[in-house]
Amino acid sequence: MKKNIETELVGVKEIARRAEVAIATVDRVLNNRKGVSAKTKEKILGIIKELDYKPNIMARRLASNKTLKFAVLIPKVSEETDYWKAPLEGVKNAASEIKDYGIIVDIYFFDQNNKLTFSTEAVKILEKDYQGVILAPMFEEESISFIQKCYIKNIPYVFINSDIDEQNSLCYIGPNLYQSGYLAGHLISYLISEKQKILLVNISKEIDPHHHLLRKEEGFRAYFNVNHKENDLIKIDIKETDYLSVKQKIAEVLTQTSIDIIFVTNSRVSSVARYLEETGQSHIKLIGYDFLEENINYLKKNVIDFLICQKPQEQGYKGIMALYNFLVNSSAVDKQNYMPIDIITKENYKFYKN
Amino acid sequence: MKKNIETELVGVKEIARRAEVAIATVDRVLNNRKGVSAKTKEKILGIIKELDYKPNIMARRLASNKTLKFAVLIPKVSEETDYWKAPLEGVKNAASEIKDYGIIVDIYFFDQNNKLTFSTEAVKILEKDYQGVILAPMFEEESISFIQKCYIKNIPYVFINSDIDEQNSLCYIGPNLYQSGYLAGHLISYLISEKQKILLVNISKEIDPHHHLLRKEEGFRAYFNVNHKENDLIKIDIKETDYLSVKQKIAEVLTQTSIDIIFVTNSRVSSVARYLEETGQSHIKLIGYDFLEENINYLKKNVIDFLICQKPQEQGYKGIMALYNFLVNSSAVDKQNYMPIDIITKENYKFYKN
DNA sequence: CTGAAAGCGCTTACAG
DNA sequence: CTGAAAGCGCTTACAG
Repeated sequence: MKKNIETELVGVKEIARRAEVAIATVDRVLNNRKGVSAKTKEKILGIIKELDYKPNIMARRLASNKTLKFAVLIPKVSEETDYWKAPLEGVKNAASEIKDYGIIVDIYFFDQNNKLTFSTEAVKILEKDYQGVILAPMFEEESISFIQKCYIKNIPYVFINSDIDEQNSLCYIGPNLYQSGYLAGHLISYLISEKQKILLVNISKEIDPHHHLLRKEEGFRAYFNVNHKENDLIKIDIKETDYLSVKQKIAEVLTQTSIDIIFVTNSRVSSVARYLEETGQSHIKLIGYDFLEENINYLKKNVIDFLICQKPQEQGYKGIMALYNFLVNSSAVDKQNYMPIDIITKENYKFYKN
Repeated sequence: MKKNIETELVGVKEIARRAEVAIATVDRVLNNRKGVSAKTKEKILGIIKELDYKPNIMARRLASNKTLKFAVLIPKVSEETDYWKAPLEGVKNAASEIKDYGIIVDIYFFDQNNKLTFSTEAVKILEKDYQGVILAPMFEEESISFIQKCYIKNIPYVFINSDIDEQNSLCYIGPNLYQSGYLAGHLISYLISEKQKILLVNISKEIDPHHHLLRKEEGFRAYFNVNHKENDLIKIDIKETDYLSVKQKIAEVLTQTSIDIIFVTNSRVSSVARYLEETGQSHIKLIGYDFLEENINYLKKNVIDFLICQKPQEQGYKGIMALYNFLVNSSAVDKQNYMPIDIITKENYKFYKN
């Protein structure tokens, strides 16, 4: 029971003393609650400003003793790619960091090959009582339907990994997909000469007209338009994501046309790499996405030339933290938080932090 | 005065009740203080384990009400380069993040062109009462003298930006300098052909035999040895760091020998870039270090081809956090924390986070 | 070796 | 609209 000797230290007590009111009244002003006369409020506000008082966060949290619950809705790690391991990791790290501050994080998984599972999980979330939601809004229609319900219930939501504009989300944390595609275009322009042919490949079961992969494609195409590059560009969508289907589709194109470079718009580049390696065509240049073990292996073997990575773990981490800062610290949150566009090669992958 | 309804929630009170002792005794066991009989201690430990009790960090900090002071000793931003702005920024960010937890961070600056200033500041730090120190041990002899005194006083110290082995530091946070030079070697091998000539340049007033720049040089040379590259390598140390001196020294070499690529081992690459630009020799390839405005400008203009960056801001941030985690959370700290080796080009600098 | 009680700086019912 | 007091989950002297 050491007493606070530094009496000049400012707290609610000191403010109350100076304002000649009770501590509770100071607290009301501090937390912007009503039930304080304008006059008293003004007086207290003045003293707060004068003393440059900053509340003690720990004391506040300890006393308020309340618990916030966040729900996370992201794809489960699929058979074709374990990309989503990383955001999940980030979410877990953030969760354990703020656990002591009374935040509980529940994670819900959907199957990115099945829109229905998204909606099913969304319903589960709505049934419970969450104060905040983080989601990967992979399916536009289903996502909008979900977040509109959140909006009505006044629950803030954060988009990660891909964005939907104009949907009143608290913020977006993830790549600038268009720019990411644009950069891929630029990289590729280094690797090929004027007349060489490019094959662009989207591999995803669900590719509706709003699918986020298409934004990378737009950026990619834009690069060639803006810079007046005349390379032939062939594009295919592969909606069956198992290896055999990918193999078959790619083989089809490659037998018909001579392709010099392939750009795969997501982490499933390893399927294409596998095909190229198996058929001894690894002279065809290959660019794709994401720091996954399989991809790195093909990078090491020179089958994949570049991988573009966008800090998936950080996306999960920052998603939770954005909600936390907004809800608990009521601090301002950046509406857009774009990840860096990292270029991974055989040379620097060892030091990369995903 | 809401009461805790979830009585199953575990706290010291509950542990004390079960162990039939006072809360103070539980606290003694929890904090490993003496004055508890072996028998009681064992009993309490058993209950703690059984209940999987985790102390509430906020309550602990609030109650203990103590303040820790950290000292940071880093170079001041110099005229030749503002590299050190970034670590400073990181230190400040970390400091403001943990200010509420009773951590005070004082920053001391030395002149990296003057060893004496290092020692002077070190003395100032030792005179005060710090619980932890973060330093850039740029001058080996002076640094060792300083940290030995810290060691005696039982003050933990963290090295950032460059390391000194076997000095009982709490940890090192910064680049793997050798690997960083090695990577530069690899990059350069892409840019030149067999017989072309390389100029390696160290620009620093103080280059004693232990200077950290020399480790980059070692790594760089190692790349060429290991890979049996036979390129000629000329090396110069420039100890006068103003532009005119750099210009003169470089000019001297370039008039005598035909050089194809220049590798500058630190952020002062912009001086060389300026010279190359002014003399219309920007066809000579140039590689250097650090994401500084001046460097980026030369990158944009194709005078600099690559910049290697190693998250200087993060170094400062993590330095503080390492001390904090060790001292406050008594959590384990990684002995070595190597930064990624980022390759910055004209194409991706816009999205880089320093 | 052990315990009762005050205190850290806030918030929360409750009474007026 | 305002205040007195208990409480959040710990730690800290102090008394025994």
